[in-house]
Amino acid sequence: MKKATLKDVIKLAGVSLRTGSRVINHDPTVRPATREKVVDAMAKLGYTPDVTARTLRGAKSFMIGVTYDNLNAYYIRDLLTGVLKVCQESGYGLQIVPCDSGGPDVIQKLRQNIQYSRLAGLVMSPPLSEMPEITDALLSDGTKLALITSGPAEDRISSPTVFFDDFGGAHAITSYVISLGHRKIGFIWGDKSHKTSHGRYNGYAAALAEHNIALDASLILEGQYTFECGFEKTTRMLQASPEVTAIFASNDEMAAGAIAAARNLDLKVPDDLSVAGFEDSPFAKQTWPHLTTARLPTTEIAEASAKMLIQELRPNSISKGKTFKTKLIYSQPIIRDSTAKIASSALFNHRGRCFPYS
Amino acid sequence: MKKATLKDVIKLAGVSLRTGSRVINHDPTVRPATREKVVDAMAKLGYTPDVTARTLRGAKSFMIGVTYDNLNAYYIRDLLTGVLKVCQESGYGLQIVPCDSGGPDVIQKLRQNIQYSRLAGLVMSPPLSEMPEITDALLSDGTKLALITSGPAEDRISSPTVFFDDFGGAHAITSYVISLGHRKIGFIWGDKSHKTSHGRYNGYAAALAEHNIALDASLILEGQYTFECGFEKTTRMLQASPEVTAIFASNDEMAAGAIAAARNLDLKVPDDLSVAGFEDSPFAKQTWPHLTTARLPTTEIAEASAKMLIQELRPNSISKGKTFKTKLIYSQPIIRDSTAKIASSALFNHRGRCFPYS
DNA sequence: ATCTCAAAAGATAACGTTATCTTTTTGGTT
DNA sequence: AACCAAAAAGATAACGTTATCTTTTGAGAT
Repeated sequence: MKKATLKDVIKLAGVSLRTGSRVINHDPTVRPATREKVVDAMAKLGYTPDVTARTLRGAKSFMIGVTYDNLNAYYIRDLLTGVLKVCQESGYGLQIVPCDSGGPDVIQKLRQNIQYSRLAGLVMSPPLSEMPEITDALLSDGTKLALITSGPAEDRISSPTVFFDDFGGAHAITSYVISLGHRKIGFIWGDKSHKTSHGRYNGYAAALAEHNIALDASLILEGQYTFECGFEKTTRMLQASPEVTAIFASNDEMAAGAIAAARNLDLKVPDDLSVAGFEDSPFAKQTWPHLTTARLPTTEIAEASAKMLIQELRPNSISKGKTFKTKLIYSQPIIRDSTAKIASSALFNHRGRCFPYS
Repeated sequence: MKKATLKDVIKLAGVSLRTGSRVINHDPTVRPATREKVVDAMAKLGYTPDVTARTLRGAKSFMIGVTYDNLNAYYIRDLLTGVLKVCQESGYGLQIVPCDSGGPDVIQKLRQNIQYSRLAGLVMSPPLSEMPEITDALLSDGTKLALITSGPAEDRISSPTVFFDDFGGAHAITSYVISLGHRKIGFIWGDKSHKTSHGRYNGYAAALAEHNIALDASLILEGQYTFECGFEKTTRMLQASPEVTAIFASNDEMAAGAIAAARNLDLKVPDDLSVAGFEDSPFAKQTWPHLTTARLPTTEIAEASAKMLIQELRPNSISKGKTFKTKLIYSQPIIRDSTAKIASSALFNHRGRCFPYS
């Protein structure tokens, strides 16, 4: 059985091709009686409009893309889940646009992929969304973008954007750790090339400043968003600066590494060392004890972003005004068991490297 | 600047539309001199063929889909990475086809999505690839499939398939644990509705049988492929059957949970309890100690599968013979530090629940 | 030179929709 | 009943390719 086309439908319904098209596109100028005839015929024939033909002839396209260049598996999963959900609801297809943000010809390749598949728009997540040379190039081609990026909002908004609140989350978590009595709080940076990392660091630094705790360069280490890095940097910090009583790692995966490192040095979490992470990814519940962290609702962020993109694609969206929607998604602190009140002993004497054995 | 079309190219090159098309499609009947003229013109105009038009008119399509219905983030990431790589190499687009294998109208929804986007084919992973009612329905629509599924190969092969060797991997790991002197080896099932889980169980059971170790129902618990489940079932098993000296969990995530559970009961891994996982996912290196496991190269499997699919899509592929390619991907044991020789004490007296405190 | 036939290239319709423009219908006024 | 504007529906071309069929070209044989 060959696939039914609109021609088959209109023949059965006894209307013109144009009217059939109007029904597909929910044109309000079709009278209810006429619409019903067409809808019935469609149902009878099991008709599904052909997106290829619609795209070729029409000005619109029915497919959007997502790019990511991020190895965090949970992030990818949640990003896709959120975008996919919105796509399903609104009848768009979702294509994955491969991208290696560091590779040669990134822009050229992205362009080609978009043009080739006639993507209507693209949801871009960090770090791609934070590279103006890339976003500007795509925008100048007429590609609509929805960006996901670390806040706060900037002056120049080129596209609808979802900001997430690294600063606020890090500030809240750090403040909480301070409220537990900790003063020597280590910080492990994520990738410095990600904007995200700076927001988290700034939140940490701001909270310390508000409590008149001086920044201590020896308690601040650079790193990457990986378990191994969390493990390694924590080990180094505990050895070099045994006075630390708490560590704030830039994401949960690193925090999991930090817990493993502490245990490896026979320190108990949270009794001897409090550890906090960021993201509330599944990692947070796969450590023992579970992580105190700041929740970053990736799926929700992805959904909001995809919704904005599809909104922007509507022909009646007024993109003349050049003011784009933005949304700020807050990061909520989640208190679990990896943080605790500072041990009274730590208030008076510094724990030495061999403390647990003494 | 408007996008260049084939018409612009042929005007510049001074050839006919049809010849331009021949060049795009690598038709060998074009003379080198002619081809060069066209290729030059394409380069000069920055021409990219329009996949929408090619698909609409042509018999072929240039987009394939992947479905997954699996919450394992690492699996999704690696699956997409592998498929995407092959797509890039062969000029195909990759669309994500949402699917809820348990939901109502799965088949109907899949069909619609495929038809709507004119997907040339679909890479299906478990558990979808193991549901004949779904694969048969899609095949009967003429959709080409490439399946990824747990081996061994079955009699009825409906599509090109990549089998992965759950049985062999589980057998190898169990044999290794036995070789370390363990006899009381617990097994925690993954989702019984996944074929995968049965392969792993059978490998475990076969290895025990070969060494004349009787199956002990109290050491075999049903479960799910999650950290929480691994934690919970291990806790239960250690409490109910303190004589176990090793646990084989059906995947790494569960094994990570098992290690956490052991630690929670103050048992040392691997001294007091050996733990093995399956998959060699990043989890395996995020536990302390790192996991002994059986490697399942998901990216490689995905690549092989996507290659088969694209091969199958070639018009000259002889699908008349109805014999489809299959490939078996072996699972290699990876020995790390979560397993060790059985403690000599365990050989003579059973460890009691309170052993570590005694 | 001429012929022949395969190889190379061209002309044109078609894929299934939507955009543009035109015509018909509807229903409210005189 | 005639008129008119607005609403509804229709006719036809077009989107950018590939498929089918036809024509031209050219290399080797006569």
